[in-house]
Amino acid sequence: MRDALKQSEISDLLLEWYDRHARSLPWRVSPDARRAGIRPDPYRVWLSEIMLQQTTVAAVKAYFERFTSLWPDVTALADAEDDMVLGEWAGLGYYARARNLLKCARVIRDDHGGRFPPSRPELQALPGIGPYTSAAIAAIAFDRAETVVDGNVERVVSRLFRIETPLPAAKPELTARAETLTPGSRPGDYAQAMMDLGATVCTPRSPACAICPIASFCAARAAGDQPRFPLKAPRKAKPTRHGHAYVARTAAGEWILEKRPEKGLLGGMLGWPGTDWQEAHPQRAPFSGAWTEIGEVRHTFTHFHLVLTVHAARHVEPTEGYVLRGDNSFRASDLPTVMRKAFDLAQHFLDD
DNA sequence: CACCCGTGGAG
DNA sequence: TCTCCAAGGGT
Repeated sequence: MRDALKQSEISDLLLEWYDRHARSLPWRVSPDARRAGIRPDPYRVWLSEIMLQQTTVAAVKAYFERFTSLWPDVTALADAEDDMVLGEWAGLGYYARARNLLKCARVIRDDHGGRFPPSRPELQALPGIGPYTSAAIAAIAFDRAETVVDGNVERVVSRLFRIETPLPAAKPELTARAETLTPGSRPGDYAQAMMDLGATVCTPRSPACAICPIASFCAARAAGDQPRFPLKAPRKAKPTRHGHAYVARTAAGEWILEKRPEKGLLGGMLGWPGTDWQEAHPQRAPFSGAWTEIGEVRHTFTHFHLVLTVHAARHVEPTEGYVLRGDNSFRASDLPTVMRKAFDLAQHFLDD
């Protein structure tokens, strides 16, 4: 009885705080509008949630505006060409998200009549939608009483209950604790309130406990060691890999690119021909040309550092299997960032 | 469960 | 320069 009272008190305080401090975001319906009966478009909720996976709000905004402008609804996106969507996703990272985005849109179009299902199990059966995203869409778009557990919620809950177990082992416990807090009313706003609190108040380094609406309930705050949470397992060191990339144009002025394999790093994206990226790095051009070594590009991926030696040449005739693009169809913005860096370096040389 | 999968900003 | 990490999911 005491616990139930405490839980509803916490969710009430969070909702009151959210009513006053909710961030205004392109995919969000304000708490005022939400209580007036307006629900966000499930398509926009879904798209934003996919983009926001391990990605900052600041980075997502422009991509979200661009995508919703090009493809206003899920059917339009489902009908789009793969290369177009991947090109627009370029620079945002985690490219499997873009491939799964298209798969999901087409399942919605073909098997669900163009509408997102409202239940969490049905949502989680869709490509690219896991435990977090299914709960987020169900709660935010359909006001289902589902509990979202993202990095923000993990941090807030681990501090609130002062959970000593390190992540990722603590995930089940954190989820169970979070579920006890989810209210039956306004679960969508509550989910967003938890995440806003984690993003703006209960931050990783210097949490602003002085302005936190639930500080009086926080066990870590009481103990004075709140920045210590959540505990995390030590991470592995990143090795450095090396490779060579070859940036060239044909005599007709077309850029010589290749489409990377669908699976794996930068899967399905355009890139410059080159060697594998491993510890050993033999310099071997994919086709003959008057290559000039331009310099190095450094780039860090999720689990390794890359040093890429960039070569350039003009008037090259490639062998079969490459993607040729003239200046009217080539956009550096279609390239993943490491490939765009190589282009920036080589362009300076090739323009001379 | 462990590993793979990007990027850019903050401190 | 370097570490951390941001609305995780797939395998």
